[in-house]
Amino acid sequence: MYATIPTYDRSVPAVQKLSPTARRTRRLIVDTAIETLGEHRDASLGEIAEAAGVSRSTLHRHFTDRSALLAAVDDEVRNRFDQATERARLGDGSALDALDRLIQELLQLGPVLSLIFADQPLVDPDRWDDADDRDRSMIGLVESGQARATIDPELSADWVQTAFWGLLIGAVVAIGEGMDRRTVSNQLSRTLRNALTAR
Amino acid sequence: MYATIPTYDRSVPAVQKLSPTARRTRRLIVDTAIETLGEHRDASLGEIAEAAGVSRSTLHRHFTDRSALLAAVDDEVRNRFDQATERARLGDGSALDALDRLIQELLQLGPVLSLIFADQPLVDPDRWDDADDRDRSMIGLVESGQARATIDPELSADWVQTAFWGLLIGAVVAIGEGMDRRTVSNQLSRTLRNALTAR
DNA sequence: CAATAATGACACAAATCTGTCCCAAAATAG
DNA sequence: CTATTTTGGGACAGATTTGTGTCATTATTG
Repeated sequence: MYATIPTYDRSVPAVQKLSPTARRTRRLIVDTAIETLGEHRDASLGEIAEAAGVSRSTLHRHFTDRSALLAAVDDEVRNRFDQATERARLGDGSALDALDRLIQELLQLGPVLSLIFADQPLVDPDRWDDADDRDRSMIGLVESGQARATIDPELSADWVQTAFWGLLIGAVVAIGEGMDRRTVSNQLSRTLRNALTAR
Repeated sequence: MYATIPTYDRSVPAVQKLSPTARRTRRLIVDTAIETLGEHRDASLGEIAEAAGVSRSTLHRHFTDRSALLAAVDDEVRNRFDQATERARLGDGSALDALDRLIQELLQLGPVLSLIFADQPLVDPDRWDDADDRDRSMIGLVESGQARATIDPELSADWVQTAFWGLLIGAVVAIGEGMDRRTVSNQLSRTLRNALTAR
């Protein structure tokens, strides 16, 4: 006996208790929302539903509110982002290599990036509850690189983060505009290394 | 005898024929629109009018359409952008120095930048009629730098443009978030030079 | 197959944003 | 000061989006 979705009900049950079908639909909607909102962040719920090949009723059944959908999107983005970060194993090897791996992993996140790495992000890692930890670990990474004289000591850790993120957003847009992903990835890698290397 | 604004009239007269008062108001609205839209691009006309300290009626009198306002914004942005580019004297000295000067000039454009250098720009230089010239001259600049071995020849001219623009957007956001403009300017300068220098 | 769950197709009201219009008050210019 | 120009404050209709609800149809599953 699953928790039932179809009746109109303001209290949506926890994902774990949903039937496989319901979970599948839910997932479909969130994924589509990520794509659609990535293209233009003011997409209406109708557009998202249509893009997902689902009626607006169904969308509203799974997400009572626009904000509920956005929260789910935030969650999903956060998961993917965290997994990518983990795969990059920031603790291994030199700081530059670590940053390089991080870029590679992030670049593969596709539409998710447009939501995070935008000038006015729809999903802002800075507002996640562990934002401070995240910041600190990034800054620590940069500082350790500087201590070992692999990263230019003239650059502030804050700025390195900014530059990292700026180059990434550029890369994302370039790919979105049709540049070859592999090429972009290589050039980005090289540019980042050039930009940050101490000499 | 000036061309009169107040009566509702779909054909707005040329700016040159407006009374000083009308011209002043018009300018105020456009400037405020640039600021407001820079903060969030989906600001309503009501918000813009309010931010300008002007009634919505007045705004509509000067700009029949939202699109008319946007067109005026586009125009103004383009002017400021072109003037900044001109001040940078891209023809003088080494390509790297030229790019550096360009960055300095652009950084001073403030809110205008948020409109141009966004992931989904409200005002897109690529859609201006001389976009091709602009592109070519930028690419030419980079290529000449590469020919003289001051710019890393491994980087494609397209990518250099992307990186330039990515770093700039990062800098703009950083400033918007409260980082000191001068500091950002310096770090950006250094980063760009590091990123592009041939070695 | 039969029961339960999920969806699609509509309908509806509330909210917001736009564009249009009018008129009285305020500002400006001659 | 007087005539002209410009503005503010409404009112109004149309469009769009959103949240809510119902009901018949289709899927799923035991």
